[in-house]
Order: sequence, then structure tokens, then C-alpha cells
Amino acid sequence: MSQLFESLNPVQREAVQHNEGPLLLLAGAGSGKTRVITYRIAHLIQDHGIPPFNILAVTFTNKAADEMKKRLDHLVGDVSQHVWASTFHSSCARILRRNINQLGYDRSFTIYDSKDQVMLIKDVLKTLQVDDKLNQPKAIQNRISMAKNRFIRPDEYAEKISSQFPNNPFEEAMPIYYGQYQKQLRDNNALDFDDLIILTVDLFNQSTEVLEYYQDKFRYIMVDEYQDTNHCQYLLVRALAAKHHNICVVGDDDQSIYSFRGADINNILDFEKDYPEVKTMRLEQNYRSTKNILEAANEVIGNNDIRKPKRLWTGNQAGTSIGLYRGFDENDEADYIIKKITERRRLRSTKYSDCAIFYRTNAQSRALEEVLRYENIPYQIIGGHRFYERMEVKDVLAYLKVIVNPADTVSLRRIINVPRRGIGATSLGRLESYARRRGISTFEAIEQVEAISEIKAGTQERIREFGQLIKSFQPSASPLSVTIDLLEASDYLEQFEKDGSVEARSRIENIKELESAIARYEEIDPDATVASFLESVTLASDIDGMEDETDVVTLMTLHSAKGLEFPVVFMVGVEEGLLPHINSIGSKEELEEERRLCYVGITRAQKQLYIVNALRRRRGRDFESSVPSRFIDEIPPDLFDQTSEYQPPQRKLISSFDPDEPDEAEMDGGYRVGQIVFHVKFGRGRIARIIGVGGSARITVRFDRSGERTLMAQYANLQIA
DNA sequence: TTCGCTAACTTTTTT
DNA sequence: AGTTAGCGAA
Repeated sequence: MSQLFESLNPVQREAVQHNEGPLLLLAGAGSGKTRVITYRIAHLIQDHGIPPFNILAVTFTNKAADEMKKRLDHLVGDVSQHVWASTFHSSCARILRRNINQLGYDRSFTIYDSKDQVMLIKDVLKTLQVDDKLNQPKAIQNRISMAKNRFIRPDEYAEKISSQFPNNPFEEAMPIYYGQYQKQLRDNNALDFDDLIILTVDLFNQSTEVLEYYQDKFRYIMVDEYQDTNHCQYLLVRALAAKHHNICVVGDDDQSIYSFRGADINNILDFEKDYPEVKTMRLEQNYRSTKNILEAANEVIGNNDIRKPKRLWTGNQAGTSIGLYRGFDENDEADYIIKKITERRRLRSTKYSDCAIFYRTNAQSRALEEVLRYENIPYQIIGGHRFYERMEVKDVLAYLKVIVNPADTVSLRRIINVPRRGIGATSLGRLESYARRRGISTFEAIEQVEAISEIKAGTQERIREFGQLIKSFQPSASPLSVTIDLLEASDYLEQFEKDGSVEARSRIENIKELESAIARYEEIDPDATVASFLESVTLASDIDGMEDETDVVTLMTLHSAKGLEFPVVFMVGVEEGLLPHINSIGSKEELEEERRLCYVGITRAQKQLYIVNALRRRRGRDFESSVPSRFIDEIPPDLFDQTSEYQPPQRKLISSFDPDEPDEAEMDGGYRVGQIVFHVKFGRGRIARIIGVGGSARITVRFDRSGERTLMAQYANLQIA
């Protein structure tokens, strides 16, 4: 262990040796915080004889948890397997699988992802007979999630949130939606992401016995990326640490980029108030980046007002200048990047896997992907349309979910007629209304379909067969065997085998891939069940699927990039409207979060940073011209490579985009932000944002009745008040 | 009543 | 561009 200390700087060493009592570790980008956490755990185990099962390490992603376990394994060997290292959501799911009975749920509960949530909300609106055109399910989902993150229940919503939006019918209706949503979740024996946390807190509040069990089990708690925790997670950590106070949180307020998900920066800023005896330490030496890169990062983040003052420093070399390129459009951006990558590969043995491309929005990956594919450069895209979101994969997963938890009507509805078995919307509707009348689940209605006289005998028979199909599987059998039997018995693949198109074949391939994923999962965990597999899939994050053994270029959003590092980083689309994003420009807080996002991107780079943007960009059907991001201006000019190709190629610029085209300009009707307008259907509202110009401009209006909606200027037909 | 085709909308970030 | 809603055919 003593050699272990030699590689640490004094502050790091102090942090590792501080084992009892609360510790706040303010760790700047690239300051070696993961190292400190793992060493700290190793130190607890080896030098203080703390049993590994008494340690809980909460990370932001499963990938980070796995990496921590791997490093820990190097330091202390096999015993590291007994440390609980996982995400908030996974840890809570694990706790709830043991103890959720006490809250009146069944242990076979299903976890709903955000798409499932939206489906359920549509359902809720239907049962409440509310038009889902006026009340966007996604907006409702967002409001519910925000409430849950703040530990606000349906019955408290009116008082705590609605009251802040006087005369807002949408917010006034929210408690009803929220309440009904929660009821239907329970009826489906399902939990959404937020429930995992909130119900664990409930469990602890309700049973001191359970709470004490976990308090004593997790005598040492470490929370990584603490700046991104929400209030509910804060309550959870506080409850767990209340007895022993051995809580170490690690975070960086400058890297807080998840406030849209309810992350509450106060959790880090107030930590010192919660634990008066806290020891605070700062890791400010950066080991990752060159001086140039770090200075650029420092300068950018220095423009934020809401932050703990600090300035990272590094002993590393100055390094090369930052590349800056303003391309013609997104294809030109991509061309430039590829040119640089191939050039570097030729000159200085930079590997593909040394290079990462970051963007603000997933949509930006497409242009890059096309060019990379065309140029035969191997790449991986993190996030976007993930494997587990493919239609055919979701179908099979829905089958598995129903097998484990027949009460899950969202999944049931997905597969009851897939493949086509002659059970259409009307029959399903009758089935569901019967279920509702009797107060039973849809699946229970299926089991007594003979009693439903509205359904014709032929259809009854088909429904009965479907019910038997589901019941013919053993949920406790191994996931792989269930899947194989399922594919066999359901004739699911037949629809694609008959088709024979490229697409159908790739769908079959994806199912095969799913099978091998299940096989792999079983190999790692011999106790795997269908339920545990489904859970791991739902709680997997984009980044968990990242491949870091093979030599490929990695593309991902700036959000996904947090916690990673690459020798060569390209940030694309560094433009006003994209970074900072158009939706964030209006508010100071949100703008500062965009700046932090930019900071996160810059600080991922070890040796070389390229900042790239384009003169114009395709958005939907038409082009928009764009202005370089204000964040570029915040970087001192002398840090940029002065010889760089900063002249945009002036090709046929005028012809294809024409913001001043007269007839279009008239069509935007002279709308202004802040104006009060009336819409035929949505009623009164106020213009929140206008994006673009002319008829193709999109106008976002915050309607009194139905929340925010974005309309095309040329079709909006708004009356100006 | 179910199914297949055409037409419209979306894209900020995510456990 | 890929899903969803709506319509007509079987």
C-alpha cells in the first residue's frame, strides 16, 4: 500500500487517508479523482480491515462503476467484487427487489424507460378523456419527473408547483395527471426511473429496520459526480449516511450539466452546511491536458458567475495550439475532421481510437457518420438510436417483460398483435374496457376472454391462444432458454424470414445479436434471471456500450463525454444556437450550463483540441446560417493555431440559402418574442422563442392551456393581441 | 375489423 | 428519416 501513496500528490494522499467522517472532494477536470476514490476504497479494505461489503460507491454510469471495480481488482484482488459499485438507479433497484413488498408492490416489478412512460401517459390521458394534442405527453412526463426529482407527490403538486403558475390550466391539471399516472404505474406493477429512487427513500422512511440494515451495511459511502445528483438522490444519500457519517462526495460544480434532469447544484454547494464537521479538499492539479487546452478551458469557465472560484493548473507541456476551423456546412466540417484524422494517422501514429468527436445534439452525428462511412474510417456512435431501441429488439424485450410481469399492459399492448395474429385495435379496446370495468389487469381479462361477449368467438380463440403462449414460459428459467423458446413458439421471426429484404435480414441479425447479448449476460452472472436481464438493459446508459478496446473513432454528445478523456478531441457545431443551444440562450442559468458543457468538452482533450463550426447548417428541410459560438470568443486568440485553415471555402454560398427572400420574410407575420398571441385551437399564449426567419421560422409559444408548442410561422396563423 | 399504404412531424442534453 | 396517424381495401 505504501507504494500506492507514492504516485499521489499531497492532497490526493490526504483524501485517500481520510476515512472517517464526511469528506467533500472538489475535484477539477482531470485531477485524478477516480484514482483517489479507488485508492481510498483500497486503503479502507487493506489498511483498515474494512470488509468490502461495507462499502458503497455510487457512480454516474455502469461503465464508470465497472471501471472502478476493474481498477480496484488490480489493487486488492478478488475481494473487490464485494464492494457495491453501481449507479443510483441500479443500487436502488437492487434494494427494492429485496424489500419492495413492504410498499405494496410485487418484486417482479418492471422498470419503465422514458418511451414506456410516454405510452403510459397517453393511456392516462385516454382514461381521463383528455386530448393528448393539447396536453403533450412528453411535457407531462417531464413535469412529473421534475416533481419526483424534488420528492413532490401528486397530492403536494398543486400546493408546491401549480401555485407557482397562476392561471395556468396545464399546471393545474398536472396533479390529476400525475396522480393517475402513479396509479396506473402501480396497476402495471411498474416503476419509472425516478420511482427507483423515490421509493427507496420511502422504504427508508417507512421502515427504520430496513434503513438501519442498509446504514450498517454501507458504513462507508462514496458518491461520484455529486454535482449531478438531484434532490431525491440527496435525500437517499443523507438517509444512508445519517448514522455513520462516513460519506465522501466527489464533484465539480463546473461540470454540472444535468440540471434539465433535476440535478441540483445546491447539493454540492450546501454539503458543508449539512455536515458541519466536514473536511473539504480541492484537487486543482490537472494531469490530463496541455497548458494550452487547460488555459482555454479556464478562460471559458471563468465567464460563469455561479461557481466556486478556482483555477486548475498543470505541470504538463504547453502543447500544440488549438485548431479552429469554420467550414462551409456540416459536410465540410466532417471533411475537415476526416482530413485531420487521416493526416495525423500518417504523420504521427495517432490511432483512430485516440480521436473523439463531440457534438451538442445527437442529430449532428448523421453528417459525420455519412462521411466516415464513405471514407472507410472505422467509428462508433455512442447513444442516438441504441441497439435496445430497435423495433424488433424492443418487441422481444416486451415479450420477456410480459412473461415476467403480466400486469405490464404497456408491453402487453406492444406485442399482443405482433406478429399479426388477428387481434386488432377494436378487440384490444374491448378487452381493456372489460378489464377496467372489473378492476382487473388486461392480462387477467385475456384469461377470461370467453366471458367477454362483445368479442367474437373467433377472436376470443386467438386471444386465448395468445394468453396461453405467454403462460407457457417459466419466468424463472434462464433468460436465454426463455428467449429461444419464445422466438420458436411465437413465430416472431417468420414475418422477417418471409420478407427477405435487406432490412428484414438486418432485423433477424439484430435478434441474433440480442440472443448473444443474453448469452454473454448469462455467462457473467450465473444467477441471471429474465428479470435481472431486463433490468440491466433498461438501466444501461449509452456510454455503457462504448467499445474501448478496438481502434475506432468515437462520436458522442458532450453530455456523454463527461468523465472520459481522449488524446485528440474535435468539437463540432460550436455555433450560436447549437452550443449554446437555442433553447438555453434566454436564461442566464441555462446559458451557464451550456458554458459548462463547453468546458466539459474542452477538458476531455489531452493533447490536441479542434474547434469546428460551419457557416450554414441543414435543419430539417432547409438551411440556416450560423454565427460562431460566443464561447470561441472567450478563448484567448493566441491559443489558436494562427496558420490554421480559417478561411471558409466560398462555394456557391448565395444561391441555396436565402434568409432575405422577400416573400418569405413577409410570411413570418412580424412576430416578436414576448408578444401575446391567439391560436385557433390552443388559445392564448405568449411567444417564447423564434427560431429562423421567414415562413420556415419556428415559433415557440407558451400557451396558457397547453404549455409550450412550436409552430411553423407560415402555418401558425396566430392572431396578434 | 384488420391491414397496408400514404402523408405528416420531429430534433437538446439522459438514468 | 423513421415513426405515427389517417384512410381505403379486403
